Amino acid sequence: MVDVAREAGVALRTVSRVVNGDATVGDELAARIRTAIDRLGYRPDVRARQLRSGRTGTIGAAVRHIADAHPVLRAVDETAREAGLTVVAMSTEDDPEREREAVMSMCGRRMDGIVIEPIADGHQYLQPEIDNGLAVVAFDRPATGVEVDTVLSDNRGGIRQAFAHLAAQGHRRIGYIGDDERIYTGHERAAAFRHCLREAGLPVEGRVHPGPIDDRRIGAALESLRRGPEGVTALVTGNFSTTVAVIRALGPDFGSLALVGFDDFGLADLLRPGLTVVAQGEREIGRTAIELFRARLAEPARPVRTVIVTTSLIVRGSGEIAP
Amino acid sequence: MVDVAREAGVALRTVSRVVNGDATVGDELAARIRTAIDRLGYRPDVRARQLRSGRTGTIGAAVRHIADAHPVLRAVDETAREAGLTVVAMSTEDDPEREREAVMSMCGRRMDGIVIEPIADGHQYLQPEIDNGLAVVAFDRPATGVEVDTVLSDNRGGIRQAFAHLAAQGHRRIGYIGDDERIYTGHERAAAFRHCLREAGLPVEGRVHPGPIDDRRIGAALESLRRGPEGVTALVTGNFSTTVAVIRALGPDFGSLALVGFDDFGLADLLRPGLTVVAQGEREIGRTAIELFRARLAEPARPVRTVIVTTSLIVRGSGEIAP
DNA sequence: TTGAAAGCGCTAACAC
DNA sequence: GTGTTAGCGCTTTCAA
Repeated sequence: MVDVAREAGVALRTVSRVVNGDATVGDELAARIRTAIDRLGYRPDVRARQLRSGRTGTIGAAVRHIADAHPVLRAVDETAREAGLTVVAMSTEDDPEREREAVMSMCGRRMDGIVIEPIADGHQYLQPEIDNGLAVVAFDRPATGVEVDTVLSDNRGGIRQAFAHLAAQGHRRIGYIGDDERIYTGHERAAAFRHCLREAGLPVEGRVHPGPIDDRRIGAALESLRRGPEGVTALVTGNFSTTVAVIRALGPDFGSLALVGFDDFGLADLLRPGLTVVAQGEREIGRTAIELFRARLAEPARPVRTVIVTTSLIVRGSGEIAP
Repeated sequence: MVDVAREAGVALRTVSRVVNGDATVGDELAARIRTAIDRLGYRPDVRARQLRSGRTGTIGAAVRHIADAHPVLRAVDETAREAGLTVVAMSTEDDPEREREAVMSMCGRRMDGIVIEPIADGHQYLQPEIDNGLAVVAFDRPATGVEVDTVLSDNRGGIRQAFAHLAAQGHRRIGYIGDDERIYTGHERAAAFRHCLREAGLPVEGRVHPGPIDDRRIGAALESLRRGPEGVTALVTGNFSTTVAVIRALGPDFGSLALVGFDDFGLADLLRPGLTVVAQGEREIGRTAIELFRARLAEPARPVRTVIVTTSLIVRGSGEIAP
């Protein structure tokens, strides 16, 4: 920048004005400065600018995998962009330590705030940063140990939709396989399913199989659900990975029992039969996250809010197989 | 940092030493400083540090969509991480303007370099940055108008594999539907397919359908390929999106002609029949990109290299249907 | 082993 | 309209 100023024969501040589009610079000077900028290949240093001016206009997104399909992240990115914010994403790989690293790295870059898909069990470490003015929005799962704005899916409602859909077709022996109950969504969904069974006056025993996402574990759960004369005629799977593992385990039997999966995905309609799913409102979740974020930035002291986004049932065939 | 120094009753430089793990600080002082850091919730400002010290240890990745599944990005992230580099990803949305914005933003952050999946037609704008010491590695498609290290798939070899596989089973009427030829990979693959036809002494006319990824366009191409007594018995699709569009257009006819798709994907084995594909070596591409990157950083003047990564055929059923 | 001063590239605040 | 000065938070250089 000094070089540009010298080249154009003006003061530093004037170059700064031109770079920032300040109108109060004479046309002739401005042109001369722009020429100098081009000739020298000058590029303003964002870091120095931020250092001096305070705000960064940047929001960090700490998500499971930046390299996986992530509709919420997509909506976050788009919405933030429309609001003139830059989104920088980092992976947590579902590892509490990496989550912390990512968040700390974002704090070190003095981002205006972060949007986080929490993993770790205690997020107390966020408290000092929040006190320091960091805006934090959690989505998909709540953060623990701190109070932050949160966007969640209606997990219980979604399970209810799936169950009611199958029950309405006359299924009475319905099973559930899903994620580990130590994970928030895994717990919510398994608990909601148990609740549905009880409410319908059906036995719970042996019908609900939460646990780690592992082909062997899921194969065994499926086996146990289908075995014997009381074997299930319908199945609800608790998330995308479980759904895929179950379809794989079913092999040619896919289509012989009714199946509704939690989470929609791009190729669900190409399966035979097409997969009936409970879809989360991912775009809405992302949009809401950015809304809460901006509201917090505008008014740091406002009370913390939690928004629940509804799910919807998408009928494609696999859930409409008779008992 | 000033506050920490005051709190601990030492000079600024001493705090800096502790923060950076410099051993030349007395144990007692170091402990006192660490206490002060914790009490004040002090977090070093990465930007200020970089501003003063030069190197950033950060690499920018400009890819199509950060929110889509992207195996190359995943490999880039992992490999860079192992090398102690931080990866920050931004979306280009396949839009030349956004590509430029992303790259400029990365330059403004003074990243050590960028890994880019080029879209724009002219990348001349990168030249001044490269002259300035920016390390650039292109992957998937070559950059135009500048000489940079590049990692590409063996597009022609991949098409050859698909064609040979189908021909070996006795198919003689084989068609191709793929991406627009204005896109590098679209051109390479369509050209390679034409070459295969000619080499086998088969007619080219009407058998090769490159064009935009659009359900109507692809449906029409498929229709025209299958029509009449000379309708094709086998098909090669030029990339993931085309493959999906073709399977959708085929509907219940999927499985009635042989199909080999370019690009593997997670659920290819769940289709009926399973989808036979030409898989790109995406992990290898990502790893190689970071290798080239580090080599360039270490020796800025080294000659530019282009690495071609081979593809492999994965047999799952759809490509093994008799003529 | 520790400290003081200078300065990375930029903008805010105030002169002129 | 334009220039001057100070300082963002840190590390580097050099002196003690």
